[in-house]
Amino acid sequence: MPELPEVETVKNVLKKDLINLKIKKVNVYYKDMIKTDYNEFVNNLINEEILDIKRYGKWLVFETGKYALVSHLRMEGKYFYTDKIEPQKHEHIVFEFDNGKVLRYKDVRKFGVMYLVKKDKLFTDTPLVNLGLEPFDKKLTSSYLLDKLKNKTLPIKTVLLDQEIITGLGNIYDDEVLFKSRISPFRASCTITKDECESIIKNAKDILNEAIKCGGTTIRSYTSSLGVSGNYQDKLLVHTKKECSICKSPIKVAKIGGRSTYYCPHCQKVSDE
DNA sequence: AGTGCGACCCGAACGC
DNA sequence: TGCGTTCGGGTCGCAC
Repeated sequence: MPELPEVETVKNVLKKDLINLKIKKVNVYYKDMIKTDYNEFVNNLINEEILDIKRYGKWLVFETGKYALVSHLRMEGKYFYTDKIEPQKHEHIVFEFDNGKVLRYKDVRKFGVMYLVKKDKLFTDTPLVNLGLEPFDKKLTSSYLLDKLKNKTLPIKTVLLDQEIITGLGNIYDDEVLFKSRISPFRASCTITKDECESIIKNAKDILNEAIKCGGTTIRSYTSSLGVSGNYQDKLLVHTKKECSICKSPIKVAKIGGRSTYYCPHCQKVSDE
């Protein structure tokens, strides 16, 4: 499943291949994936050149002269840049270029979405409108985070998943960040202290940096699947684990906000004792 | 405004 | 063994 570090990697790899390519045809095999006007999506990109590719949170944005193509891979979305071939199973969108090659979007669960908007509408007419701060943004300070948390009764686990506050943390990294910060995922957000905000931010950066390193090692060549999982699974300390690596207590699993949440009840107490 | 939750998907994992 | 059920993952949109 592509997390922020993998989306970053996918973006960098796609940039090497796609910049300055002109789109000649857009084939859509699963219409519901397109969240803006379908006919515009299929027609407006023809003869547009890809000028840049950017990442905002977990979103990919392909910029052409006039348009911004916004793509979210959700859990299983992958891009393949290859010679033109028949679309394979689970491939829902294929972009054909003037060099005879194609960009194929594959998504087994059909959870991914795409939007096509005029470039100046990117931050007004797409889900990017309310995106919060990047984890590495200098503006992400303990004061900023504390201010966002102070009026919320939702569990800290849930609020860290809210992309309008920090963009890029998913369910897995959320658990890891709280474990390293020794904060219970059940804690009401308004009880989190400024020092704990500091800890959350530091650990989020550390964990994402490490994951970017791991994600970077998995890309073998541009012909292979882009966005394959890195080897960050090997580095997980709490998510999917059975035993706490620090105190050896059994790791517990709970549903918080509908999400599977792994935590150590000993290292991540709800309150001091 | 903040909160809660179903909808969107389907292969894998699970239960019987 | 085979069949039916549950689960998960991120985000949106709607109801309260």
